[in-house]
Amino acid sequence: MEEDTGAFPRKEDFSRWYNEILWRAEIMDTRYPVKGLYVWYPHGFAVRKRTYRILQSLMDRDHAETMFPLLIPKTEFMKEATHIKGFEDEVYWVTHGGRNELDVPLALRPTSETAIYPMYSLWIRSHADLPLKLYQIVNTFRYETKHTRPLIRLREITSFKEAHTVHATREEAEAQVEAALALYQEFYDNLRVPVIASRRPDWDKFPGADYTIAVDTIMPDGKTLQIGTVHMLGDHFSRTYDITYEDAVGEQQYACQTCYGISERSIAAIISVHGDDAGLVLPPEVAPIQVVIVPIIVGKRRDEVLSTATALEGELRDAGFAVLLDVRDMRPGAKYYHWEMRGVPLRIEIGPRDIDANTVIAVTRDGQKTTLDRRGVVEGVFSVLAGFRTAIWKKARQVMANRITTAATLEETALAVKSGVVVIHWCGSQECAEKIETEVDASILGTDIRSDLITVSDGPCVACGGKGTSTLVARTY
RNA sequence: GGGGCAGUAGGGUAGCCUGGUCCAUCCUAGAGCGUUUGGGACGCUUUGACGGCAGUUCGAAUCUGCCCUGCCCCA
Repeated sequence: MEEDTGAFPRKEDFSRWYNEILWRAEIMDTRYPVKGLYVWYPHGFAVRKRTYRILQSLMDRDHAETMFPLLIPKTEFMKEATHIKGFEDEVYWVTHGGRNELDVPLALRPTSETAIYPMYSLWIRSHADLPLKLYQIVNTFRYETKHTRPLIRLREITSFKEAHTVHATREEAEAQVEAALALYQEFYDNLRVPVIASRRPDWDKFPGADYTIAVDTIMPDGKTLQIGTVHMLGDHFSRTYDITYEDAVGEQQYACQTCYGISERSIAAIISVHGDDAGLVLPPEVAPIQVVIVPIIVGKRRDEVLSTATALEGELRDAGFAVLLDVRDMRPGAKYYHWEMRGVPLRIEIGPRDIDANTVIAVTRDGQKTTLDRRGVVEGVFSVLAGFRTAIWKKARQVMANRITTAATLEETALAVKSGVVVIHWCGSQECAEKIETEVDASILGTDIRSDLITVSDGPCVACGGKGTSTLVARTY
């Protein structure tokens, strides 16, 4: 399980770096013998746990958590025509119970609309039942035929947080879409992962939605990763699944719905955005170990160093930090490399020289070295970690800003899209979109861009010269 | 969707073309003992693999077929 030495690919070689870091930093084991399914190592799962705890605490403000079944009867699944079209090629079917063929095949949920909405139909009777805002964190299954990738393109999504809301009016549902976007923005702010939100073009929206707004981040190879989606469902599903309520004057009305989701791609984003040539870099909020103490044991002062280090460990633990005292019989340098690979935000070194001076050495994962006074060590650690949070946030935003460019012609776009996201003007027609996508070898991400790194404007469409508006173009995962 | 390449101890490789000389070898890792410890320590002992199934053959890591898994290129 440990493979610390030997050549570690540079982050510029992103594909190899990504695969290697999952293994070396003990995030996921990709050797499970089924394509597209992977195993969380305990360390990776601990990162997931902390990340999702943040997500849950945001959701819990005004959503209730719930849990629906994994299996969906074919009869329910097939009700909404557009929705089925979007998913029919990637659904796993359970067709047998033991040796008997089932009368009604059961779908492994690719997403849960068709599991949840028949129940919503039973639950919602009156306007007093609305709004209804539920979410669940579950695994979902998609029979992916394209190249699968751990955390990014999976056949089993292990950590799908999906929210499903029901409202009396369209205005309320639209407000919920905005609230969901704000929630996702806050979530990624917490993870220090910069994102750009945009409205997906019609052909790329969620099957069965009126419109989809997605948040993307930019990966180290310049491709974008969609790490959150918010869908306005209108009344498509409420008409199909008969989700109606009695309004204030006694009339039956179809409800208006939204749904929105985040998956373990959020973990892929943390890893990819912050990681470096030495391995993982974790924001303190999600780091399973926030502080590692490495005792510098020198011959005859061994016991003295260990007892001081143990006292320090207790002090920091009492202050609420996730601390580990590394007493393994290894050279200190080997321990540094070990914990750097695993992304521990802060390392504290303590040896005879520090004991004599009544100090400790604190080194953040980005290499900032500070000498802390032994007596004020808790305050010192708080302050150093706060500085580290700010530093990785600034760095991540700078990296993203450097990968966003604007272009006025197809030629410029084709060139710029190789290194990141390009902001162009597009008239909105599908014909021009196809021309753009073919000629620049990238996809239209969306319009109605929301990002403090991008200024939107109107201008001539890069394809036809007609009236256009700011649009994102990028190579995507 | 189409095409190509690959799979050898926990990880990385050689061997394959030309079947036997290979209980394979090296780096790394795991276990044990001892000496060490301010940026990847050293010595000794030891553990451990030819992706799966079928076939060809006296004999298969090596040849053939299918399957599984991974990687790359094209649409």
